[in-house]
Amino acid sequence: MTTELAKAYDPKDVEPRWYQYWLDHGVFAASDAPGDARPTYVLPMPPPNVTGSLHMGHALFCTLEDVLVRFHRMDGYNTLWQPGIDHAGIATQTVVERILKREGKTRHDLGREKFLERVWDWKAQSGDRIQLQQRVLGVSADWPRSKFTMDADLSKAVREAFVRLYEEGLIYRDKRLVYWDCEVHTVLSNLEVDNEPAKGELFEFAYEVEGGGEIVVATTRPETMLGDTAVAVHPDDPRYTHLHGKRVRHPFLDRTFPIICDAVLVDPKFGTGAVKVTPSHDFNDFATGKRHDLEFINLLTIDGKLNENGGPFAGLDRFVARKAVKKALEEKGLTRGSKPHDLVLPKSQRTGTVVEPMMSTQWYVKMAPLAEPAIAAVREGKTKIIPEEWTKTYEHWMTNILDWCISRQLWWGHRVPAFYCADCDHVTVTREDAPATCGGCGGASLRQDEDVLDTWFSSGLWPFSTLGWPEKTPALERFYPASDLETGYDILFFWVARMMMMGIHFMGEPPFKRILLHGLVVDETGDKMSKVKGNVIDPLDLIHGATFDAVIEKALPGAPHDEALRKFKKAYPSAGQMGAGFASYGADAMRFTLASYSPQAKRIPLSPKKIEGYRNFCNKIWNATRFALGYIDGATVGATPPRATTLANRWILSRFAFAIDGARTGIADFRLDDASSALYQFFWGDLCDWFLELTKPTFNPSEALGPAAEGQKDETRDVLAYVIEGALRALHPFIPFLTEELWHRVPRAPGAPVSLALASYPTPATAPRDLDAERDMAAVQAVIGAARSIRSEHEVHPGAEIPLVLRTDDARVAALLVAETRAIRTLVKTAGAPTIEARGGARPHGTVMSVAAETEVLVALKGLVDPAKETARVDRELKKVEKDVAALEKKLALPSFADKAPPELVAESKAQLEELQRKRVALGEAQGLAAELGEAEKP
RNA sequence: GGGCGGGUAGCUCAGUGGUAGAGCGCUGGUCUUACACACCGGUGGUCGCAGGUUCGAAUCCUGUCCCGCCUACCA
Repeated sequence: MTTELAKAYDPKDVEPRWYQYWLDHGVFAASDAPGDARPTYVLPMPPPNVTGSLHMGHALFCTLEDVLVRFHRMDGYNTLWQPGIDHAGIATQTVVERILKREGKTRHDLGREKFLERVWDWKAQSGDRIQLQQRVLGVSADWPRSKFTMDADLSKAVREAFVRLYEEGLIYRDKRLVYWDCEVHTVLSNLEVDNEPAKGELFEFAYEVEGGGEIVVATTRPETMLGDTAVAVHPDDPRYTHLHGKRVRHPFLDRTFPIICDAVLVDPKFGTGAVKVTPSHDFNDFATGKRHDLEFINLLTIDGKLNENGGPFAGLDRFVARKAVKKALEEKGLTRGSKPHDLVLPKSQRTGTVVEPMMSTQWYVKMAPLAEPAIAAVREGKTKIIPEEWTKTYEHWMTNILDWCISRQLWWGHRVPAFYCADCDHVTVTREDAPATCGGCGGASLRQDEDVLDTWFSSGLWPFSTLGWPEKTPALERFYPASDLETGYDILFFWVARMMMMGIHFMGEPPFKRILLHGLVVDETGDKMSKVKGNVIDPLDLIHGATFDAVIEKALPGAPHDEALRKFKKAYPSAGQMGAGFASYGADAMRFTLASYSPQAKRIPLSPKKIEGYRNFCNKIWNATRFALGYIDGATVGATPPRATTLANRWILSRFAFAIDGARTGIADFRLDDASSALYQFFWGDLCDWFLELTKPTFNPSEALGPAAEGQKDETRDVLAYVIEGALRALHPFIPFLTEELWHRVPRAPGAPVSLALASYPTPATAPRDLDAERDMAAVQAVIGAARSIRSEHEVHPGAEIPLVLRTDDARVAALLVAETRAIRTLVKTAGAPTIEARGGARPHGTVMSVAAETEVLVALKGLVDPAKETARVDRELKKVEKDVAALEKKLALPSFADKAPPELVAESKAQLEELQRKRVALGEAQGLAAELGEAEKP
């Protein structure tokens, strides 16, 4: 590649180029070839819903996982990132039903078979959209292995799992109270129900007691009184002792029921102290009903209307019935008032509708026997949860786990493989599609269960069903268990815990070594992204760029422009400074941003400004490479560090070593924030701000260099080439597109692979740590900094050259400063070479002074100085030093410190104090100089 | 009601015993031939509050006040 690099980096020119290249070269493929002896790194990707399109949450997990995956691939692992799609039962069925509705049809008009055809059609059309979007992010998954949870092989796995669990007695059918979604007409597991606080009323009414009198009860759901089969009071409540054993009469229905005593249900201090009991529609009442052997009367139809047991109210919708019942009670003179009441409404996570507790026969998985080994696996460290704090939550949930209701009254999903016999009550559970005969009586009229399984049942098998289970495939052999599982903490129970249980049960060992959990992407102010709030950002808009007009059109469709814009900017204050919209920041910048958030944060407040900042970092990488390319042509880049003798060269290799260590440690600990920041600081802070500047006087000397310096030039060229190439490799997992682009332009080691994605990740052997060089360089930097500070404080024009005198009594420092004369001269911009001498000489008028690294830094400013400013500057420095001196003196004065603190620390503190004291003396002199300036000003 | 997490610079966040850090913002100066998506300076925090342990605490312990999240059957 010889084309010139543009002055500014534009991701649009670079990013689209590389994905196809990677696919063409099979870069992402894992290998299950028997001869492949590399260690494996396996990461099952959380399968996005088939209904989904890419959102910020996907962008986050794709980034984090891609970093892990690309790192391990480069680090020599046979890496499998297993992608796929989840069939998402309720969500998908709802989407397709909505399409049908527009055609004026329901799924029942079509029938089950035709409806399923429609779903498959829809899936074929838009089911892989999200996978195409993932490519924009650079996701390096092994696409040819992609699986869909409804694929034939995965369906086979589901059936196998069901049958085995059934045969082991771990799956059973039972009639009990469940959460019912009246909109989709299906049962939900307790995990799929969200409890939302709401304002309601506590409505009181009276039951007439047989034999005279009344008893007043309170309820938030008056319509359920139609299913009441008892009134409960506390056995010790004196107010009701006289009613024990009596019965009450139902005002609308021709039945009576008992007044019972129950200390569990009734809190005498709440309400009237008397509780109506509706065993079929309330979880507490259900238990009470079981305790007292009460009658169970189901009131509701599957779509939330009152059934025939509702008497005069039969046929009414539950909410209509509520009003009607209240009115009817009113008419009978039985209402006894109402008051506002805070309650908690159970709502369907999917449809948002209030779910109803209802009696129903469903399939369940017995959880306790499965949970126990899953708890043990974490407790024994076979599987580690990171961040560790989630371990407690996991244990707590797993030890209190309820049996899992797995049947759903949907059409889209894996059908329950159970068959009912017309001739006997045997249930045939089988791997066959259509068994011919009943396993009980041998009869031939069998009818399959209508229900399908909870989507999470199939996702629970994901780590092994995707590899071919129940067949013993080479892939299963090689890639189970996985190394890591990375996902949001919000599905720890839905998915992760279930994979743990299923994996251990069917495969005999936990499905992964580590569970890595990340937080939720929220808006810049910390609010959850939601369509209602209008604060949703499409990651693709940040990657490709978008005007705010386009952005809010998506965030709050149909809303008035100004209102939507106001809401959006409120959610993203930093966007207020960004003009008319987002620039095309590129996938690399977004990835780096997402990787820079600490994984233990539960919330990840997305800041557009931060993405802009990392776009700037990409530009920095681009331009640093552009600069380097001007000098490193023809440099030799080897597998081992080049010869480095100059301070700058030794130093940058050492800083590189430090950065690599930071990156590797961060990635290993799932602290991608630490890893990315180590690389960022190295590249920008060390490489660009110092090293590149230091190469300039070598590459472009202001005066002719001797032969020795010419040698340095070659050395510096090789070091620069080596560090740039290595840095691109180190950054690649985070910034894959840009680094790949640039890597093809810089000199590489002989035998380099076709893609940077296949190059080796820098190792500790890549560069030597050189603490002497770091110490010396820090001294030089401090001296340069002090001189620059003086320049800047006195508003010396950046182009002007200043005379610089450096005074030190430390022979080693003096030698160092002499050796680094050219660096100091260039970076401070001095007039001629700086003078380096011993302390104590005279100081000409107009000289200002600072102290750094045991060195007096003197600048003669020839009357350019503002005495007041100089006094202020010195005072400021002096104040700082005095504060530090005071703190140290105080500490050292304590006898207990010298006695009990580690001796190294005491010695170190003493040395520090001495240095600071010397500095204080020097600054005192500087103060004198500043004062002289003031006098000199006066005529 | 229970559990968990958090309160550190104007903002968003790192920092698990040894004299407080980053990015952004703010501010002064520069278009210095890699980069103004930049460079060189500067400002800015009694680490929620109160006790305790320790030679030493943002960091450990106790209490307390706020803020989140999860969980729960007060009718």
